[in-house]
Amino acid sequence: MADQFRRSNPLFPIGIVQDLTQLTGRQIRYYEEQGLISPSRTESKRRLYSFNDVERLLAIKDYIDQGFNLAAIRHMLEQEGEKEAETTAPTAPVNEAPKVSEKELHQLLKTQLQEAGRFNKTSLIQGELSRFYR
DNA sequence: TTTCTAACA
DNA sequence: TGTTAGGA
Repeated sequence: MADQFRRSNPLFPIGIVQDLTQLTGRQIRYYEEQGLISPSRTESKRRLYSFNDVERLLAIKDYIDQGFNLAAIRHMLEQEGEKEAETTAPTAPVNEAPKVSEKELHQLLKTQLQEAGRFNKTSLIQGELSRFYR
């Protein structure tokens, strides 16, 4: 339950997502227009993406490389979304949480997001990010 | 400085 | 998709 919350918690702005996914802001926004993703927004209308959103975008990028059009990809993604809301299917391999608490994760990301802005934007984050994917 | 929407070369 | 205008 805590894991799901962590992965769907809106944490990063589009700039970070661009680095994480290697997609342009234009593409990311366009995919949203086409209904492939639904990031949340801040009160000032800025998009905030979660780990799930990022993985989704990476999947989308993959499908596109394989030659699928956006409509087709949307349908495939819709199926994954069928088991909507908390319905973590009993067959779904729920990734077990790393050795960091919710609070630590948030703190870690917050710190990185800030420092990343002053150094090597990508390497830092991507390196740490690998700890959350297994 | 970063992100947003809308629109067009 | 890229890019830019114009604003928040």
